[in-house]
Amino acid sequence: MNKSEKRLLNERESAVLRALVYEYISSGKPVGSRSFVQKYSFNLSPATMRNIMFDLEAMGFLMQPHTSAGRIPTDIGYRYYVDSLLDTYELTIDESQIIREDVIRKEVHLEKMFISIAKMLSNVSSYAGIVLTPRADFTVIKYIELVQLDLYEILTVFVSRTGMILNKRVTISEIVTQDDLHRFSKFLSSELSGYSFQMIKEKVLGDLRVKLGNSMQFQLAVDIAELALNDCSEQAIFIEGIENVLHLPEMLEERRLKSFLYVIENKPKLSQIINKYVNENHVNTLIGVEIEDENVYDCSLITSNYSIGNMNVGALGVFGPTRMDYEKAVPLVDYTSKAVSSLLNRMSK
Amino acid sequence: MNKSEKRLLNERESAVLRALVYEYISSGKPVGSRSFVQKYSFNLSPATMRNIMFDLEAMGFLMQPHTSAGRIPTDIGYRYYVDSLLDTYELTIDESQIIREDVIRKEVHLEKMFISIAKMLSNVSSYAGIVLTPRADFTVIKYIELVQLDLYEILTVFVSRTGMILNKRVTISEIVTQDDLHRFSKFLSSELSGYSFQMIKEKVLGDLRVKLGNSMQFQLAVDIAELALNDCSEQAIFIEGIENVLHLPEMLEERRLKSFLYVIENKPKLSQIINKYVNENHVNTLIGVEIEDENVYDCSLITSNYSIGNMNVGALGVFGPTRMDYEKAVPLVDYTSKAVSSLLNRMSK
DNA sequence: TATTAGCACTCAGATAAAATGAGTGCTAAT
DNA sequence: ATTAGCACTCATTTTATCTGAGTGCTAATA
Repeated sequence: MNKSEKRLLNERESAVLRALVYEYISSGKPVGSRSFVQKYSFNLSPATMRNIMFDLEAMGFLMQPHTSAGRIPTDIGYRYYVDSLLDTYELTIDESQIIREDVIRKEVHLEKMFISIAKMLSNVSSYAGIVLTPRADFTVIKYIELVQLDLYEILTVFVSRTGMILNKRVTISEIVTQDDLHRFSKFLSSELSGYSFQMIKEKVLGDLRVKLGNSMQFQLAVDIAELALNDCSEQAIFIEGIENVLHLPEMLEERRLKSFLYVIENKPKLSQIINKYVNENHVNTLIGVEIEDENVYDCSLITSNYSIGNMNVGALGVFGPTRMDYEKAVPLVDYTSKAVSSLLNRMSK
Repeated sequence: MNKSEKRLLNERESAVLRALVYEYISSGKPVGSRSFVQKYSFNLSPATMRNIMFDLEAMGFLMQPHTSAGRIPTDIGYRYYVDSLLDTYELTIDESQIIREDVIRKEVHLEKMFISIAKMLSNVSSYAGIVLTPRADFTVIKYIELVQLDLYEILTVFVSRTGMILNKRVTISEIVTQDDLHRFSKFLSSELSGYSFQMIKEKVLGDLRVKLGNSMQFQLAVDIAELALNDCSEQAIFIEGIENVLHLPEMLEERRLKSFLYVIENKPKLSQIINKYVNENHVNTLIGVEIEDENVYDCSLITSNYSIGNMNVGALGVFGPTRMDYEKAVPLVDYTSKAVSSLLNRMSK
């Protein structure tokens, strides 16, 4: 048989790959044949294990840092592990307890809740925790209020069904009084409430203009709403617990540290990467090169979208080295995103 | 003469200390006598230099990492350097240009401005940049608006003279309509505008209650204002550019890294440290042990308050290792805080 | 045919010894 | 007061050696 040809692994090879990834994740050191067969009670001689490892290496799942070193998983190896070999890890009672409490306790103030969820993700996983707040586009408006800041400056306050508050300043060219603004607020609230930002931008405002015809009274109100909505899709990103990753021994390597900091410093880039997968409805793992950025080296990103209704509005996850405890991180991210979804849905009823 | 007695340094000793601190700041390596006398053209033999260094060490300004190593400044040495020996460094045209542009350009949105100032401080100094936003206590209110979030939940929006916006949620026990809230907003705005949070808390609200007597109409409005003002002194802190410090060679030392991250992770603690010096009207340098936290090791913090009127309302600065370019960092922080003060004063006219 | 024992070989990492060099303090002469 | 000279110190660098866990390959075995 041509060993370098990619094929599904047989049972024994699978078992070896699984155990090897597991061992490497916990020890961080290349895995050699002798100690490995012992520790994991394979009923095999080291020699046979070497043969198996050789095959796995030929197929691209393993590599050696140097000749005469043990093997470590390649990105492809991790990928296969995550896709095909991952045991379903049950979060411990404590862990799911922590998650639930963390999500529920901070319900009062959504922004703080997101930060604390990022912290929780980091604490439980011991990697960096990431939360992307809901994109405004799919946020459903409950209430709008306009506040005068200055002669030509107005603050628009959007209150979403979920209780998020979004401030946006707009500059207009006419002078209005706060009384006008109060009337506008009432008008806009009654007309726009129940619609998402996106729907309003795409349709509702247009309809409204038609309906108003050439009655001038509320034209300015519509203008203001339009201005405010224009660039309102900004999504905040919270990253917490980077110190967890900085303390890892592999971070002593210049290259890895650089790579990690590069991602952490480039928040917009990171949002962008995460948002590529906005339509996925399950946990998304990006392993090493799959992050598709030449500056990123040896990092993995695990994310999952959370949703309101059947709309994915935001995402959360963890970020760390490729040598990551996927077995734990994946269900953590999964569970958390579901908890957040369910909370948001309850709130937006 | 008793060498270990502290006394003012003579001219030559001063020159040596100044040059030595300067040399150590740039090289990061203990400074020895031979190369030092050459490089800085002291007309002295290395032996004499050693004598001088010995004296400076006896007086506590220098220390040796180990016998037979060169000298490095102690915290006390840095302190003396900063207090007495610092040349007035003129920011370059470019640098002050950057500062001014950075402060002015973002004027539109104060929160973003503060973040970008923190970034700028970091870029120019190459340490971490810190900004503490204005304390609400001394912020003068221009306008108040109340928005209904839920049956018993109200969002209060304070607009300050400087254009800062402060959101605060309060929970009340009576049901009110948005129309009520509009009337309340008008009432509160006219009664409270022009006063600072502190004045309102301490006096204005009380006076107002007296004035209202047992007219019930606006009692609830006053209640809401009181609730909102209650815990409204929170001051946001922005830290940017920590990667600049993480990349420094000394951060390879576990202990220093830990210490640095400890401060960065403890934002409330950091605010607290900075706020200890809220009454200072000049640049404040905290060197090493002066930070007075057992967990902080080998770090320096340079801050300066910025003010509105003659009230210090917030602070900004840089944070890095004790081996810091004080000569540049001090005027940078100074200049920036003045620029921010002047901007805020212009805005609050 | 799959497994294993045996063996020669590799190589990172640890340990030890030696050489280097930039530094010191001290003393005596200037 | 300054300096030359000298013996001494010690982190760092260099070099050599050793060790141990690893490998691949081959031939014997089940």
